[in-house]
Amino acid sequence: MTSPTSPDPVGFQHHDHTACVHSALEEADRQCAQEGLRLTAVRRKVLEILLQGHRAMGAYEVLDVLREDGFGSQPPVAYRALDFLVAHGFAHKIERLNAFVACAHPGARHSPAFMICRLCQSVAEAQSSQEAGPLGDAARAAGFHVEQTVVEAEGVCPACALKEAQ
Amino acid sequence: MTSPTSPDPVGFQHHDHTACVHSALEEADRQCAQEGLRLTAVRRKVLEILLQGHRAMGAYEVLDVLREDGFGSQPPVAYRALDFLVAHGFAHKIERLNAFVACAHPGARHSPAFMICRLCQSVAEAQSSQEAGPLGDAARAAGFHVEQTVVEAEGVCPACALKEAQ
DNA sequence: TTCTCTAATGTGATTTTATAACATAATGAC
DNA sequence: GTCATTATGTTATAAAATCACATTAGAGAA
Repeated sequence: MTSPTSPDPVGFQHHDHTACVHSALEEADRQCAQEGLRLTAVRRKVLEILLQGHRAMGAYEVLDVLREDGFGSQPPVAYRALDFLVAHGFAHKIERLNAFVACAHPGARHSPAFMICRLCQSVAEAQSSQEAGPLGDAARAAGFHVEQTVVEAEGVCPACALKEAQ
Repeated sequence: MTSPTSPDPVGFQHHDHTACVHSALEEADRQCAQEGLRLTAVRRKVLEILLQGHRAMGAYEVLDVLREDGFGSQPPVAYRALDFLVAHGFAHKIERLNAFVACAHPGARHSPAFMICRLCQSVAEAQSSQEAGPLGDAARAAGFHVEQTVVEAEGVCPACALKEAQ
């Protein structure tokens, strides 16, 4: 379902997308069963939409697909499912874009960091940490107790840098 | 102008606020003169509002004050001034809060990092770096060219942690 | 099973945040 | 002063997110 012009997604390398969607959903099923969470039809569908899209998608964009698929068509339907997915680490919100992406490292308890290409809008997820780096240092120095972090870099991905150079 | 219940702002320590507003405005005047930028009446006023507020303020909150002071009362007036201030480093946008703060380290070319207290809403600005830390490592590894960073930590500031402990 | 409680969904309305489009005014260069 | 550019003011609208409340589905107890 990736359109010809859509950006290289989530990571900056290609991979077997159909399989990745499928296995990510199964992984989510497993994890929810284990933790006593309910991956309901809407929630699973939203996760599937994000995995399929394989890029940062706005809540209303997700909602459009939900509507087509016969689910509720009002904003709260999308937002509630997205909130669930974010709360349990199956998806992340990209604050800079007011958009959501499926998590690229599900299962692992992690603080994600994102690289957002301003030319092709692709988003890559990397591992961050709440303690490391300048922010961790500053927090320790200030006596600030960090609970969550937003770490997002905007710039140019390798593929677009190549195109620009030509 | 800080109300009794307002959070300890920008840094987590107190200081001479009136003087700090005044000198920050003068510093901005100086810097704009030097760089050939126009710190017009609205822009200067918005910077003053942010400095006075000494906390993250929404664009519409800023607009309310502008209106009271006889400036234009429609959203673009506030957003354009805020955009100018952000573009030239006199203020920053806190993506997590959809809000704006006056820069605590004007003049210095810097990548700010913020600590946001979820209890008192205070925001402290620290210095970050585009190259250091996990994000810099990830960007180098991926061949991603970083232009701007959003680094924000949400948690509990020292003052609120103390109150909680009691 | 059936009841009951709770969690999840559906829907309409509204709030909050942000931008588009275009007219008018101020400023700096000449 | 003229002109081009930049900034401001205003109307309208778009985009993102939440509130409030009715309804339904699930999990567990009797």
